[in-house]
Amino acid sequence: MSTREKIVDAAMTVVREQGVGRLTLDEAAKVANVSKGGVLYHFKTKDDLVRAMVARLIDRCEEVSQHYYNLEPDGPYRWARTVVRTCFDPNGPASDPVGGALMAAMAINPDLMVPFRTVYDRWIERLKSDSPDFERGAIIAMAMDGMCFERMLGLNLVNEEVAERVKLAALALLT
Amino acid sequence: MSTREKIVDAAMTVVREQGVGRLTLDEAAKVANVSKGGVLYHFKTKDDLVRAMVARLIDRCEEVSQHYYNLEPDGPYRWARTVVRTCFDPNGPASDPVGGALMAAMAINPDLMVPFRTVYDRWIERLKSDSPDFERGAIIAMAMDGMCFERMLGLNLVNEEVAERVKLAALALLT
Amino acid sequence: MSTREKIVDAAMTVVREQGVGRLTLDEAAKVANVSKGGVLYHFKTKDDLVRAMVARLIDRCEEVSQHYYNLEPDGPYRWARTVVRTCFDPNGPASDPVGGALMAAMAINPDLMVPFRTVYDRWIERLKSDSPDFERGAIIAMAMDGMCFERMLGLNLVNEEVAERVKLAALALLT
Amino acid sequence: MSTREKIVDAAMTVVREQGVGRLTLDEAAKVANVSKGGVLYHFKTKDDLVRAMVARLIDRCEEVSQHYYNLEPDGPYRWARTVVRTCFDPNGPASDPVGGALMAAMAINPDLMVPFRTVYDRWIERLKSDSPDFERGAIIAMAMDGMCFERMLGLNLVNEEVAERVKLAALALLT
DNA sequence: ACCTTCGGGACTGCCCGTTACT
DNA sequence: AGTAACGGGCAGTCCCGAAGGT
Repeated sequence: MSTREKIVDAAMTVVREQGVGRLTLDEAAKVANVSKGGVLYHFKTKDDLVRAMVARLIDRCEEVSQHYYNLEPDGPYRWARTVVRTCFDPNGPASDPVGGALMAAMAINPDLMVPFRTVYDRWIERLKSDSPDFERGAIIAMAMDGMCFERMLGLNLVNEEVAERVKLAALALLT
Repeated sequence: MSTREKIVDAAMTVVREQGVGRLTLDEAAKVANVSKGGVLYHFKTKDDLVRAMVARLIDRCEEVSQHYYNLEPDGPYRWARTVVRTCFDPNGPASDPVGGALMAAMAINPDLMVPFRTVYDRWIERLKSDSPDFERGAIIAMAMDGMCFERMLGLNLVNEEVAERVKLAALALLT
Repeated sequence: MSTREKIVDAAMTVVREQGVGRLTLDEAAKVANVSKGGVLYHFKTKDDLVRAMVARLIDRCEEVSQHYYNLEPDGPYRWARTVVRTCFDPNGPASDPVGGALMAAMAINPDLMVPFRTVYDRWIERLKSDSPDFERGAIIAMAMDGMCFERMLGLNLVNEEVAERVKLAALALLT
Repeated sequence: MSTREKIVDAAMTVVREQGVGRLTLDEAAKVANVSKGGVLYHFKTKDDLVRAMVARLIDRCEEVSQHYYNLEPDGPYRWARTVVRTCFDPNGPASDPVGGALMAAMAINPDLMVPFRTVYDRWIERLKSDSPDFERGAIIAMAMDGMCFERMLGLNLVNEEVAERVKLAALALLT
């Protein structure tokens, strides 16, 4: 794996295990087993590194949701149903605390949110494209987002057992 | 107003106008028109200050949601409907970017989330108490949370005009 | 007991239990169960407080050594012998870590050593007054001082069992 | 000379000329003609710097006492006599006020004493190895220590003229 | 006699990014 | 492509002492 990738991985790990506050160039370098100079060679600035992390997160989201979209039968609310499936995938990015950590990182420097906003708009467009009742689709999508955020913050509205029921209830609203 | 309150206010303002990254003791002191020594007298540490901010946010939430609960006619999903009303109140805490900023602050030091988790559990209990179909109530509540978080992050799933329609759609699901 | 005394006591305790670095007006106040304002009323400045601590230490030394001097039979090296007895008194000030802590405090602000230097000169005079061979007396006295300092620093040249033998050897040199 | 050494030198100078209380990272950096960032690169914390100073002091002691040991004729009390010679060397570490300052620094953070205790134990072993009467050797060694400490604290039991006589008296007790 | 509040200054430690070198 | 050393800035904390009340 390229050094560049190794560094992004390391940064992810740091955030996951120690929190955003501990994400420093030195720490990322140490975990990646590279000198700080090495990090600075690949990422001119810390923001650059965070940008790369955001980009990777986005890619991962696209990838997984594309996967579920393909599995999902065609018909109304296909994208909304995809969102539900994606959010409940235990291996998906929605379950990765890195997401929340990145949100925090971005909250610190709001500019880093820009690329995320772009893909977010794309998701909305998709929702609109196949939702007979957009408000209905939007509510479900927002509920999924809310669930993700809550997971990131350690808040658990639903435990594992009722999660399945919530998933079914959400899908039931999309038929 | 007491100096202590003035300082918390100032901290809120700083976060609102400059972002979490700019929340520093010096800055809060400057805005509150108090010396840093004064701040440190009231809050031994920065975490103390953030804790106070969280506490105030919680109080505000309780207050507003209590207000809407009283206005809401009795019947099924009364608490869920209250959540919807509260989230759409343009003057409520849900519309205050301070909320999102605090989320970020807490993401940095996860311990500060503890008091919030407590009240969150209480909200869940309330939801359970009057929701004939808990999954339904939970989905709506999570959707409201998701909307709040998105607002905090500058993501707007719905603009002002459709917001009203979403609100009605949400309430329609709670009858 | 007077508040003033309580404060000095508290300061002593703080130094004993937490080290010189932890001796602050606030801490002393807390331990003495008095507000800082109370402390500042009795001691205009922190140096004042330290001065009082030094004064008390000196008083204690004088008291104990006077006690042993009275017990000690008259004859050559009576004062030197008194020094030995005093240093080996397990309850004497020489065994109190406060002594070493004060040394450190004084090393920080050398001016606070002045009163101590005065009494130190008096002790030398006493030694001179009844030592047939002053060098002999001085060596023994310095050895006792060295032992005290070492105890303060946690260095133990001699453990308890040989301490007695050292004491006897020292006294044997003073006959 | 390496920057690292320059910094330790500077710290020594600061302590010697301004006292422990004035030893700050900034001051050491200034005297060493290095930025604070540079200092922090070599010494993660202030304790680290002090540790380095202690280590250097110990090295110096070993060096000088080894020197005198080689000059000292073989026979009983050879190590005790070495201690006496070392303590009276006007250029030796025993005459360097840095010693007292370091003691103070260590009194503030007792952990920094640990390496010193180790070498201290070694000195005791040496004393034991060639002292026909250990108590005698110990008393002389403690007297030398006491003299050093007193010099550090600005207490002068003996002025220059009698110092020589004390030295001879000490050596006379070691034959 | 004693307390609460606050001002102001100083120090530690952290962390980003530059430079010179390889 | 990668490193070690270093610069500079600043946030967080601590702590002394002043001011004015009770």
